[in-house]
Amino acid sequence: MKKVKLEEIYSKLYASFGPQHWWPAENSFEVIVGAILTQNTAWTNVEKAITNLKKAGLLDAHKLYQLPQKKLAALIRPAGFYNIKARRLKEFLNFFSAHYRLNLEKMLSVPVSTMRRQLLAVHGIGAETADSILLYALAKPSFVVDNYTKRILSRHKLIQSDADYAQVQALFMQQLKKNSKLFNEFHALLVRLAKDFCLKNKPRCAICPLKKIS
DNA sequence: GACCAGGCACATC
DNA sequence: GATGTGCATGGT
Repeated sequence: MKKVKLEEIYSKLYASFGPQHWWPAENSFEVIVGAILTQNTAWTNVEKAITNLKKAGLLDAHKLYQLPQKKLAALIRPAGFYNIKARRLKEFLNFFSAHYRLNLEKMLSVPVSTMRRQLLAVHGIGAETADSILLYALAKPSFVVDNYTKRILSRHKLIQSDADYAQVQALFMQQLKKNSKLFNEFHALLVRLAKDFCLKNKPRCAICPLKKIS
């Protein structure tokens, strides 16, 4: 059997769904906040928390840096795990202040490998959150792997079902051109596919765009 | 009323 | 090193 190329999958998904316009946010800082809030959480709940922050006029690095953690926790309550996430946001803001003076522009000039290492050193930021920040807030070509991605690739026999994050990411990074626009769209399309087909107990694979692959 | 959602850190074996 | 558990709200 001919080995399926990720590029082929991308083409099929893009042809079916078109551009996904990720990340849904007004600016890069909002992406970072959303990336932490969405950890194991439905996006609809994250939106409620983001709206609370916006209404309070606090969706701003300097203001959140000043805001007491308990008040932050109350505002992000709809996102769930609010005490944990308030702490994680604070941990990021402390790092952001100490290393970059709360200035996103300063992050852009840092090499992606260095930036990734720094983000992973922040308590509460793991591989997926780090890559989401790199790709969607800083436009760096670091592929985001989530559970949807793993499930889809596993189902199509492109990875072992127990493959870890680094293995799956390596597959994308090696096969594809390191292009942030491509990585951005591809990951968003995989999420779209998972939500529209793979998670529904419906006809699913019969009309799934990837039907012929595998 | 279960079960799940765009994870992560930590305990325990 | 693998496996299990806490964190918590809101939608289906």
